[in-house]
Amino acid sequence: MDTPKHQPPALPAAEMICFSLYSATHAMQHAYKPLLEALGLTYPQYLALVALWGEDGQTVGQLGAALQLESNTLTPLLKRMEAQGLVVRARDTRDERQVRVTLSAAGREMQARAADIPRCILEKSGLTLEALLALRDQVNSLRDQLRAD
Amino acid sequence: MDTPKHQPPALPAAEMICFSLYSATHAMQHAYKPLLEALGLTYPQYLALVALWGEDGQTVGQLGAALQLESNTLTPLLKRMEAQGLVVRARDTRDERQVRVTLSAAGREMQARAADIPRCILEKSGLTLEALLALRDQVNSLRDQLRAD
DNA sequence: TGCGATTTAATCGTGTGCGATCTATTTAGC
DNA sequence: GCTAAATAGATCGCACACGATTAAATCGCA
Repeated sequence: MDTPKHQPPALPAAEMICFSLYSATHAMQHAYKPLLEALGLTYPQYLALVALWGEDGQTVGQLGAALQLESNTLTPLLKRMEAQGLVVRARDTRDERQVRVTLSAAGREMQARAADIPRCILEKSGLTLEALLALRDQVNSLRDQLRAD
Repeated sequence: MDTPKHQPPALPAAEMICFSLYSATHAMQHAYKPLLEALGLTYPQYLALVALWGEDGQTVGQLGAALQLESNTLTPLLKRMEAQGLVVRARDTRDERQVRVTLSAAGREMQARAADIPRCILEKSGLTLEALLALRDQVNSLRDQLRAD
């Protein structure tokens, strides 16, 4: 299992950064999987919870801005989380176009149960917190540049 | 401070690197989208073609090792590419368990039509080739460490 | 005040990713 | 040789992502 037996052919230079991000994202999700499975969460659901722990009662649009996802992805995701009893979705009484997503008691309690995950991932990364934050800044900068278009 | 109308709340430090990769991957796919649409390709299909341009006639398993995907993802993806006339799938005569994926004439011609894409993406990234390669190495290193588990 | 433009979610269809399982083929041990 | 184990793809079910469209609510301006 630690013997690749096949050497993947080199990709053209400019493709490799895209493939690096692509495969690193998958590896990251793989690292989170066992930790999240114990909590019955998927990776995007966990990210949504992290956002809500930071600020509860966000609208679908605000969550979309935070997670960079559209309503066509968020609506079914949030419905599944509501079915699990993690959040409550309710139309804003002031502006009925908006749907506010609020943590339930179970959703708030999940924060304590997930408290060790960041440290776990930091350990698995084999990097210091400083190195990880520096890498994060570079990746964010690339992302923002790509978005600017 | 050109703050947009909503400031996404800060995520805990160790989560931010995972979210950085997650959103940068999406931004990267978004940057490729218009270029690939003109060729009638999706992003994973393009990655599969890049791998095959590097080495034609790989087995499904070899492609999976190169792209870090399992057969449950690759089989339908390759079937769609075969339906589009980009590749041919055929059982290996020596070992009928294996399926070899071979570029068609259209698949080979696509390489010339896609030749400008890497330069295009490099430009959109706003980085020098050297900076991009350095970032790639850091991301690859993190990915490999996470895989080591 | 009235009504078209805008904003916000929801819906629909297609294409990944992946865990779990299944089938066909090959290899290994006796 | 013959069967158990291993290997390689394929299949199934579920959960994202996202382009395109739709429906409801609000806003803006004559």
